[in-house]
Amino acid sequence: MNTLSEENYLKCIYRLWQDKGQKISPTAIADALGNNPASVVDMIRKLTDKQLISYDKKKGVELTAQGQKDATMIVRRHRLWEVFLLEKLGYHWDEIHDIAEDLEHIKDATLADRLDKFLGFPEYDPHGDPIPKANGKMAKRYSTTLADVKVGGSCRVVAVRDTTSQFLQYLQKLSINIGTKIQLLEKITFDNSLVISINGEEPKTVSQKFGESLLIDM
Amino acid sequence: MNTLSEENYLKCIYRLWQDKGQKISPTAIADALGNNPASVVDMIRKLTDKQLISYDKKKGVELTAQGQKDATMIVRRHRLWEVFLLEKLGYHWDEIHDIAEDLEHIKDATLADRLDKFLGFPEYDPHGDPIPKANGKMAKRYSTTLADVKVGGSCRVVAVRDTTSQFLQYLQKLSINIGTKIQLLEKITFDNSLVISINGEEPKTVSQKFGESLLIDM
DNA sequence: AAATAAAATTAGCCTTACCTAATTTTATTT
DNA sequence: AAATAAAATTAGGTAAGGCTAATTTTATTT
Repeated sequence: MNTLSEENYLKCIYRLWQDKGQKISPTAIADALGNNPASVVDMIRKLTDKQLISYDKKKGVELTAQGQKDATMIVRRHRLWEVFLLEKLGYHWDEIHDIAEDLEHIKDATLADRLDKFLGFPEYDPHGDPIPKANGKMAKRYSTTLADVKVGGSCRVVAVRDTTSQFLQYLQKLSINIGTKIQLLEKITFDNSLVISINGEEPKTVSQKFGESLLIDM
Repeated sequence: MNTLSEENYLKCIYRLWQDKGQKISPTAIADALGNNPASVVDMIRKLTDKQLISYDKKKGVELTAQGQKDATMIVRRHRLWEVFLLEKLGYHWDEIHDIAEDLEHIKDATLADRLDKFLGFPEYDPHGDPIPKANGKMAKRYSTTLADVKVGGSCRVVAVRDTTSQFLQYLQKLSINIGTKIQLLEKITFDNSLVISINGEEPKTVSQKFGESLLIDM
């Protein structure tokens, strides 16, 4: 079993690895965690001894198979708790991360699976990040937004990046849900506003901010 | 804000104080926590400095007003999480304590209150202990069970001490719920079985174990 | 290539929250 | 009251996980 600190390092390395696919250096980890590089070097030794990561000056830090498994389960717990906090306790989108940061470290053989079931096996967390399943697999991570679609192109809504009630109510009003098809008719160069057609209906104009908040599949 | 360890001491002192109303000595705390008395002395100094407890060789350890407040909120969180684990995640009665032991330390200004609301403001936890309200007040703690009732006496069910599905289903079958009136007609001296009348209906016989699992108000 | 800058590492320290062993204080017997 | 037992306390130590400062290694300029 890993300590709280070890888990935070694993999660951090996992995130850095996902974000860039780049070489992960001690300094990068130090920056990400707000820790001193000297502390990071200590922990790299510890996690290497535990066979959760491997470290090579040229390749940087990499998660081993076990490290990846452990990190994935931390992420699973984090994202499930985020769904819980938002959907069941009525927290706002920007309040849930820090609390989930604590909740994710609670270890019990069946807790994550029970929570998963209780929440109805959600595929994505409130930020649109996929939730790893019990077996470690997870849905595709969507990073393209409506703002990335080319004029004339069409796409399908897969997740939201903003889950404020303001935004969600706005979506409701526009009849946009997960799965809704949207066509980009025009992009106003002045302020990057988007003229879109929702499910083939008459054109509507939305802001750039709006476009960047809708994760889509082309 | 208190550390995890400080919280565990506060909770422990609170429990010892409630259990006996006796003088709480360093050794008593050491025994309860499974720690060395020397460690306890250290922590007593620390908590005294933080004005959460007072310590006097004659009177023993006592919680200050603030210490009581803090301890009560830890207990509140613990018991609310127990209800959640049992009612929402389907855990069994004897699995929830240890998990709640971790969950109780998660601090967020509104988490306990939101959880409380989500659970429907329960008065008692699955062990029949009252859950402190946000203002620190809590319902009466019932410690007498059906097995304590004298022959000829009657009582009202207020909580269950055993929340296994076996027991709960048995209660269902007997039409016993919170509030149900029970009259003790006879006590079989051989094995302490109880002959009872539920809501004035025809007599039924239940075991001593059964009687000890029903918390009642005379 | 040499000089300089940046990154990595080592050495040594700090705090928290434990511990053991030794000592002092307080209670309980005889 | 003296002897003994128990409880409380002190002194010093440990492991985890941070830190700073100094040093070494690696990269980047000039």
